[in-house]
Amino acid sequence: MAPRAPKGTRDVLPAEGRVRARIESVAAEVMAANGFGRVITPTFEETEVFVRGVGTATDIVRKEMYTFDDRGGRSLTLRPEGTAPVARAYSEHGMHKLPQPVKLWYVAPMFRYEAPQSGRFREHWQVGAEAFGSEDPLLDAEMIAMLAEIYARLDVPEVRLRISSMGDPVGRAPYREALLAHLERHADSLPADARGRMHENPLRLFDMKDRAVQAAMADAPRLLDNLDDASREHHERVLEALRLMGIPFEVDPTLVRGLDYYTRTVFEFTCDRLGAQSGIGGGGRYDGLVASLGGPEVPGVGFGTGIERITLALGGDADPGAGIDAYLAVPDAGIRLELMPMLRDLRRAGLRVEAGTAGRGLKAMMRHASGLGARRVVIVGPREHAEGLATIRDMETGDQVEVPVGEIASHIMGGGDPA
RNA sequence: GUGGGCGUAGCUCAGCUGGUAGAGCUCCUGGUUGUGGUCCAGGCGGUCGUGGGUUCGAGUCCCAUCGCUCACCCCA
Repeated sequence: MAPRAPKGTRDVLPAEGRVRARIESVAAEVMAANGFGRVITPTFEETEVFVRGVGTATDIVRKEMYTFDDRGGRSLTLRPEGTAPVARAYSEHGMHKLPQPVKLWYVAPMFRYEAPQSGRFREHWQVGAEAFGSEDPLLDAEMIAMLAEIYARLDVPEVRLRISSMGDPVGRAPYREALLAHLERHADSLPADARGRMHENPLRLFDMKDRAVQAAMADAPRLLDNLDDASREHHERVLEALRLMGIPFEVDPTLVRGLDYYTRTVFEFTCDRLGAQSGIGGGGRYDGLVASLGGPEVPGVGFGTGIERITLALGGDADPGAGIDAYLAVPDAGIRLELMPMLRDLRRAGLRVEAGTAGRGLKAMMRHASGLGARRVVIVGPREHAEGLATIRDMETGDQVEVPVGEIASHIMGGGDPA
C-alpha cells in the first residue's frame, strides 16, 4: 500500500491554506493591538514540562502524549498543549524580571494520541496567548475580549461564551470533600469509570454526559457557591468588565476544564455549528503553573483556540483564490527563454503572473489561462516574434492589442488597474 | 479503548434477488490554417481496501483484517 497521512493527521491543501492564512493574520492583528509578542517554543519538550505543568491526573498526561526517548536517553514529548511550554520559556529566560505582565502569543501544532472524530485530530493547530505576572481580574477580561474579537473579525457564527471560577487550590479543598461526600452517597448508581474518576478529580464528573452521572450531579454542591471571598471578588470583577465591554456570556457552574493548572477564572467558547466537539477555544487563570515548573511564584492567564475548529465553524468553504493578473502564452521554448527577465520584472512589480509550459498548443494555453482566472494573456508566437511584438489579450472583453516586446511589462502595469 | 456507519476511477457516486465494471465532474486531445470560459466528439484513468472461503462464476454472499468516519471519553 502507498503511504497515507498518519491516522488523525491531515493535509491542508491550498484552498484551505488560504482560509488558514486569514485566520492567522487576523490573530496576529489582534495580538499586536493588545501588546502581545510572538514566541516560538520547540515542538517537543522534556516530558517533565507536561507531567509537572499539566498534571498527572489529566487524560492528556495519562494516556494521550507522544512520548519517546531520544538517542541520548532523554525522555521527550511532542507538545500536547501550549501553555506549559510557554510558562517554561518564561521561567527559563527570567522574564519575571521584565516589566509585568509579560504577554506572549503563539500559533503552533499540538499532538495528542486520541481517537479522531469530527473536529478532533492527533495533530491540530492552536493560536494561543499567555499573560504572566498580573493577578488583575481585568486582565482576565481582556484575554476573553481578545478571543471574542478574533472570532468576531473572522465572522465565526453562533459563538457562545461560558465562564466560571475554580477558586484557588487552598480554598477549594473543603469543597472537594463536600462534593466527594455527595458522590459517595450516590456511588452505587454511578458507572465504573465515573467511580474511578471521582477520587482523582470529582469535578470532572460535571462534564460527563452519562445520564446516571448527570442525575447524581444535578443536586451536587457547586464550586461557584463555595468560593473563598478573594476568588469571589475576582470572579465578580471579571463579569463586570465583560458586561461593560458588551461581551455576552453565561455563567456555568458546571464548567470544568481538563487541565489541572487552572485557578479562579475558567472560560470556554463553543460554536453550535460544530458537532460533539463544540469547544472552539478556551482558557483561564493558572496562578500556580510557573512555580510548579520550578520558576518563581507568578500568576498567569491565557487561552488557546483550535484553528481546525474555527475553519470547520466557518463552513469549510474553500477560498477559490483571486485569479492571476497575467498569463504568458508562448509556445516556442526559445522565445520563452528570451522573455524570462520580463516575467521576473512583472512578478517583482507585485503582479501575479503564470506562464504556460512551452510545447502545448495555443488553444490549450488559453484554456489553462481561463481556468486560472487570468485577466490578460500575453501571446508571443513566431509571427509576433519576427516583428518584435507581443499580443496582449484582455480576457474579459476579448480586446487584443499588439505592443513591442520591450513594452509588455509597462503596458500591463500601466493599463488597467494594477494589483 | 468501546459502539454505529462506510470502504467501486483524482473527486461525487450508480451498479435489482451473484454472470467476468458504469455515469457526472476534473484532466488531456480534437471540432482545418495560432486564441479561452458555452457546446460537440474522442481519450487517459479502477488488481471494485486487503486476504481467505462458498460457487461453474462474486463488486454483489460468508469470515477475517486494515482503513475512513460518527459517537462515548476527553478536549482545540
